[in-house]
Amino acid sequence: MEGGHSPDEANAPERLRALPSRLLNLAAGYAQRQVGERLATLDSRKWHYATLAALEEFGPDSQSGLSDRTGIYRSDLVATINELTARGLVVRAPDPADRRRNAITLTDEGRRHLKHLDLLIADAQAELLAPLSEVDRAELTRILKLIVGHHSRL
Amino acid sequence: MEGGHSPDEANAPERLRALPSRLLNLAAGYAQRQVGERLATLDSRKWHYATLAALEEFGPDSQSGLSDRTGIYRSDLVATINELTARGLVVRAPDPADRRRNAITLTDEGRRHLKHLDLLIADAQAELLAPLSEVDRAELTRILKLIVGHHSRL
DNA sequence: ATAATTTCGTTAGTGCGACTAACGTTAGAG
DNA sequence: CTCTAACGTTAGTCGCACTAACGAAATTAT
Repeated sequence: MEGGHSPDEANAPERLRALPSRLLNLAAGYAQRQVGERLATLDSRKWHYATLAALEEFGPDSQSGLSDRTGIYRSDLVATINELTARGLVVRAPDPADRRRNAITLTDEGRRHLKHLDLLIADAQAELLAPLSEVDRAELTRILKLIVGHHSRL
Repeated sequence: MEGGHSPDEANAPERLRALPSRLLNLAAGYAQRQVGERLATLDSRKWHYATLAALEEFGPDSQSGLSDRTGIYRSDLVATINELTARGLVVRAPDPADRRRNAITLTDEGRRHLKHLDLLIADAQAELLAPLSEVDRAELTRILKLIVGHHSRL
């Protein structure tokens, strides 16, 4: 599950070396690896984390609500919730107010698990950003937010 | 192939909103979309571009050499070269000096195609970075290079 | 009231990129 | 001459993004 076939940056073509889209993809890859590997130690994936985090912050929610907040597609959310319920981290129950909906609720066990995941995520960020100064970290976050903000609202 | 189920940043959980790994993944997603959509108009993908670019810059090369330079896995490179040869953009011939190797050579047609792709890639970068000032673009590139540099060696 | 439309959850499936395993062929080193 | 390593290839896994279609339930328009 490890390894890394990172391109030899020194020998990479000029045209590619400074290409923002490529740097972004590479950096995202490292980020995903850091996060993924750590979450895997607790048999979790980023969707689990996103879902649990959303539930703790906003309380019980429907699956479509969770989809909006987390960016997980409704169709993929099904499996995520299945996995979380199987482990007793959330409960899925039909919403009496609107019987089309499922009310997803965080359990105590889920809350506890989330705390563990928080630590792993923090570790991953630290490792990912290791070569950056505090200032650079803030700059990076600021600039990425500009990009994400621009492209997320249409 | 379009659409975008970008999470509603406003309603996203606190914990996720400023998470560098997540911002990186989102931004990389937008980048990939911009690049991918444009390349698709010429039935190309980023691997095609990377391969052609490497060949133009360094001249004929083996598949493993291309793998090193572009970051494409040897196993995936096979299909890429197949596609490029099918379109007459490169030629694959056994290397007489080392018969384990294939010498991949860029054709004139390939060189011409690469020029078109260059334009598309440039467009994609412009759109991706639209909300950023010149200074911010330079900052972003600089910081991403730090991250990539750090995680690619070792 | 009833018909038409919309929302929600679900199933199934596609496509792509990253990555591993295994294998035959060929080269190079001892 | 044998052992090992490199190359290209095939096949397959995994995670994530995304689409299509559908039944059940709710909302709306008539």
